Amino acid sequence: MTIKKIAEMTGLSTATVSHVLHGKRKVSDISREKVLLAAREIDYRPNLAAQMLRTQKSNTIALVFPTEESNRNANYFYMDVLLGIRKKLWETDYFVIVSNYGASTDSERSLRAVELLKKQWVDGIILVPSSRNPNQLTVLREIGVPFVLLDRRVDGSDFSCVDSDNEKGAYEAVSLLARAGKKKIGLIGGGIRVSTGTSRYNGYQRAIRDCGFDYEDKYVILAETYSIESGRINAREMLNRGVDGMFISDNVLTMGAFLELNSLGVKIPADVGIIGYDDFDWMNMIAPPLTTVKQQAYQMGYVAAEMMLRKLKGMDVSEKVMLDTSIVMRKSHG
Amino acid sequence: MTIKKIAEMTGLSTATVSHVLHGKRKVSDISREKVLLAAREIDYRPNLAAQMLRTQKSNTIALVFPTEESNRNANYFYMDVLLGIRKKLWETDYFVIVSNYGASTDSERSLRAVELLKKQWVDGIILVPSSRNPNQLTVLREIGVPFVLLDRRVDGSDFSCVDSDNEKGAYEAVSLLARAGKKKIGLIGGGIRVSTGTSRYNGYQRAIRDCGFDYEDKYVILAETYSIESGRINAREMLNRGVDGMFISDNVLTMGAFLELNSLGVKIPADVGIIGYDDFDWMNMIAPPLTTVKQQAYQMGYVAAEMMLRKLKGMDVSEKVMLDTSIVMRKSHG
DNA sequence: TTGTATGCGTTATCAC
DNA sequence: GTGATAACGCATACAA
Repeated sequence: MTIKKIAEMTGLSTATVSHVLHGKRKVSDISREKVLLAAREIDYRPNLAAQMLRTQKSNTIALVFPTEESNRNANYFYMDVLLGIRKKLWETDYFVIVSNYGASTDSERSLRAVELLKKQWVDGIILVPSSRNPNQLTVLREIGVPFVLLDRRVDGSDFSCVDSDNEKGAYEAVSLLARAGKKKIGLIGGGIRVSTGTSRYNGYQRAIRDCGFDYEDKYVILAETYSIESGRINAREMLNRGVDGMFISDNVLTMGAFLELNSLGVKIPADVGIIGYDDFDWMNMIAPPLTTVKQQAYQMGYVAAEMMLRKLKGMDVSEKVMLDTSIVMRKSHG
Repeated sequence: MTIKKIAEMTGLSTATVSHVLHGKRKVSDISREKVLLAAREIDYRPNLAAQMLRTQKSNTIALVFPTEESNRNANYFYMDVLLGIRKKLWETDYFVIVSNYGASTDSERSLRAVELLKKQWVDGIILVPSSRNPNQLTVLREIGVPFVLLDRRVDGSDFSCVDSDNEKGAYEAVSLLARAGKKKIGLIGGGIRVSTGTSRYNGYQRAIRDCGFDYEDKYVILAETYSIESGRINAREMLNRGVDGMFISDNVLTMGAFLELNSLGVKIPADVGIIGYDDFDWMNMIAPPLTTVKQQAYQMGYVAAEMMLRKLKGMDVSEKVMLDTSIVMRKSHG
């Protein structure tokens, strides 16, 4: 089972065997043959622990992301991300270990999750940070492994990062609502403690102005909690403030809003046009089918894995990749 | 950073230090104090690689599951499972690594995914097997690590296993359709190469008889592929065969069927009652809201992790746990 | 082109 | 109660 065993079988040294298997030095064809044969015969598999101990690499990267009890849908987003990572890693001999932390904006918990990985254990961490707050950076840097930030940016960070063009997504959503004839377009957004919230908010504002409207605070609600109930409450409030269009930049809030509008008898999109965020198959099935801003979750994972692999190869570059968003044109906007 | 360093600092031997940290032999209070203090001071973290090499355990378990391009929804199911596993593991110092394989019923791929884990690396594997075929068992047994089968059973297997009471789920769904007055209830089911397909099929048959109907082959379609398109085709066919109720035991097929029925102008549930499988929030939003059989995905992961941990503690028992299913009563059944 | 020998950080077996 | 020290399996610097 070990390299030593192969050395015995072939009469060669462990050094030669090792070099045939992974090393870089020249080995005669005859020796190589012998080693390979023996290896096959005993179904040799390198002992990862020994390799790790020797090389100080684990061939493992971690994905750390937030989860929220009240929002299963958000978790599903990360499944697409995870599969994108796996897709890329499939070409390599890297593994991915998964860790999650509670409440999506609780930085203490996110750091605790990362702490656990600190046992000089993973080679790199793909992290969905809990906030834009740059304080966490110093802690992360201390960990000593490469980081790639995913989905959310951190202010003034020089960490590599992949995210979506949320600003554009929001901009296009609002513009589309305007083009559909909506005049009073509200935003039900996520908290601005995370960059996605801020970007979408910015996109909203820019679009409002570019469409010739005046920006008004009263048409903006930035939600504290992400749940169906919160979506319902905010939608009702928004309605009271007189909107005829809503861009809801979070999919669980969208569900709540949709439910509320329906139970209030508000016609979508005739009375109020709505555009949500993220793309799920079920959105085709509701009446009316939901127009949304789509992010490339799978691709995001894939790219993050690529960046990480590059870092692990020793390229110490800080890359920022922003993936495109697009509108999935269905029927709810007008 | 190492135990040796602590030994130097305290003037004790590495043996004593090690025993303070993890061992079981008696150490004087004074020594213990010293070691603990020093450990804190240098922020000591055990080197997992070294521990692994020495103890032959990695403190890591793997989740291996199938993914299908055409069915993102099915993947989301495994996210719930994964979070259940994580929940349990959070109490321990185990990690979970994730691996997926293509086409859900391709056993060659599933074995290849497992192969990769074989590098005497993970302590245990939670596997969603690709089929009921017991042939794979011999291969799995050779791997030499504990297995827990999840969601799907393998014929004649003595591996531990957690799954859902699919038979009951199907039985109740069909019974509910009958109680709602449906007389010709069809089944659009998954392939019977996996145990879930078989169980749901069995539940369907039993319910049909118990409700006083004659079982007829023409009311049963067992799908080969899982996709929206396949769901559409099968629903249309089922309609041609004259059913007034459908139990569709897979959620992507349900989506297809729902879409098809809608575009054909068939009224749900008046013309045809339908009941689907699995529970997603979006099902509340469609018109009519979809009645389904709900599985406890999260719980399934949690229990699987518990069983695995028990095995890893040395309890060599084979457990079969079947989690309850329940009907989520909404509006589509009648 | 090949072999020898060392050490990665632990745990565990001795001996004291 | 405690301390040497030998593995665990591998990669590699140093010799030859």
